[in-house]
Amino acid sequence: MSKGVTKQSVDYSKWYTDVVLKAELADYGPVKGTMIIRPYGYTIWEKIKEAADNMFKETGHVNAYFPMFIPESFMKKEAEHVEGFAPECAVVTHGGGKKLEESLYIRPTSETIIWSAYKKWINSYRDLPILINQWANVVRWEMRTRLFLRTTEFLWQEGHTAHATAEEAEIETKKMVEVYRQLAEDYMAMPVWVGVKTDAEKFAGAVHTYCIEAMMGDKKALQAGTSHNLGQNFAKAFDVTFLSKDNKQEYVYATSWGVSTRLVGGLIMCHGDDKGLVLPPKVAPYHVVIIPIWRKEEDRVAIMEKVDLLTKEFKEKGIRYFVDDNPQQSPGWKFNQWEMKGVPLRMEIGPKDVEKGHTVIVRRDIKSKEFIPFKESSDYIKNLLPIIQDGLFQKALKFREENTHVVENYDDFKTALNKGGFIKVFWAGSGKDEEKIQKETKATVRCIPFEQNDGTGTCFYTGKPADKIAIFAKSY
RNA sequence: CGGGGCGUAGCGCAGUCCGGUUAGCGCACCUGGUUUGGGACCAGGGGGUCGCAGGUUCGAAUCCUGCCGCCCCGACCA
Repeated sequence: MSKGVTKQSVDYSKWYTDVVLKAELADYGPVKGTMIIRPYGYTIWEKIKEAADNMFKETGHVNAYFPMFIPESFMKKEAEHVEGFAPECAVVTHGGGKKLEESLYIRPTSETIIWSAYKKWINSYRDLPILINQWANVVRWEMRTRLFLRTTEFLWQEGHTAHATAEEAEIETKKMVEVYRQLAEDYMAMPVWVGVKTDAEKFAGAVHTYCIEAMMGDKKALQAGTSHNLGQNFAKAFDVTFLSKDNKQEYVYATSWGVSTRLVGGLIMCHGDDKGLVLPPKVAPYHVVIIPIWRKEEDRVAIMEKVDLLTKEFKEKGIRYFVDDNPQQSPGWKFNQWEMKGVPLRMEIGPKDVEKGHTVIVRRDIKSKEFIPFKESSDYIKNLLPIIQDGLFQKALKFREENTHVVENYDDFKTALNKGGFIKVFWAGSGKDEEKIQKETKATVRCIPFEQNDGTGTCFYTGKPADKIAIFAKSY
């Protein structure tokens, strides 16, 4: 097996796969398109999940769990829904050794089953709002899969809320896309554009789709999370009504929002480099890996004594650590291995360090090496983690800005697109214009950002007056 | 579903074009010893239905036919 990962510049896609496999984030499952999430990768997902879950709860949501089997009749109730999902569904036809009377769909998403429950639970405006989130696995028989980015089965959360008014649903939709922004930027150090999808790109059946869009290391865009204002469309489809204060039957207003294990893929491609993964401290399984180095047994004893003192402090200070004292591997091997796994900090302690009363602390992000007195080491690390976290965010932001091109006409647009990256333009085109642009250039409108500070101008494509800027890019 | 690539030890590969002793190599693994500050070394060792099925042949990893699987690139999607 080759030692490192393929260089990004040689083959970005190979680099990505190498990182996932060699950093032991995931492995291929036995069924095409499936993925085994290994402990190291799963821990990253758990960190992301934990942060998201806390924010959901802070914003008034509760978790619940709905079954993964959906009766075929449910799927057929809502024509548009079936059309969208039926072809990519896995269907269970047998159970207990017998053919089932009714086939069971494995959920590709849970709208049908959740809204069938909501129909039972909602009678009056007093039953609203319902603010439920579910952490679950879903299955979509995708044609083309990629580890974390698009797998046949994946883990996600899906929020499904029900409201009495359109205003309330809109507030909820915006609130949740803001939660996603925070998750991406504050925890994953991944800068995102927050905005609204064009009609061409929005979720089928949604009134609006809000999203967060991030730039990956190859300058392509990744849709990292979506929040849909479903208006009354879903309530009408599933016939969910409530009696309002003034005694009128009204359809419920709905929202749904989700992020998935795709975020782990985004994390890899946002920060990774030619040595492998680079993890922001907040989502890293370990903040620091301690590598003791010794020649003689007496050195080992003295070193491990120091290590024990340090790890005790780490525990008290909430620093996540791993002591790699495996005698089978050389320090050099471990250095490379942990760099590939993206641990933010490495601490070396050898005989020379014990003698001099310091530790060696090496940063993964900027490759700096510092000698820090023992007594200051844990505080030093504690203080350094937020600096690394912020540094990664700033670096990613700078990368995005450097690769965002502002253009005023279609020729410049095409030229800029060849360089890769995001393209910021005034936009007043139609869905058809968008389609034409996509056919010709493979670029799509990633979003119309909420943040609009550029006044008015002329649409780069149609030449019409425009009061909105849009972000175009090629995307995953 | 279209295009490309690949299936040989746990992993990565060579051998296949042009059939011929016992199917090799690197890493990993096991034993013993020396080692450990940027992917250690020496010695010994274990591990193979060559993707599956059929055919051609005295003889098939190698040639022929069929099938299966996986990866990558496109159209669809989180």
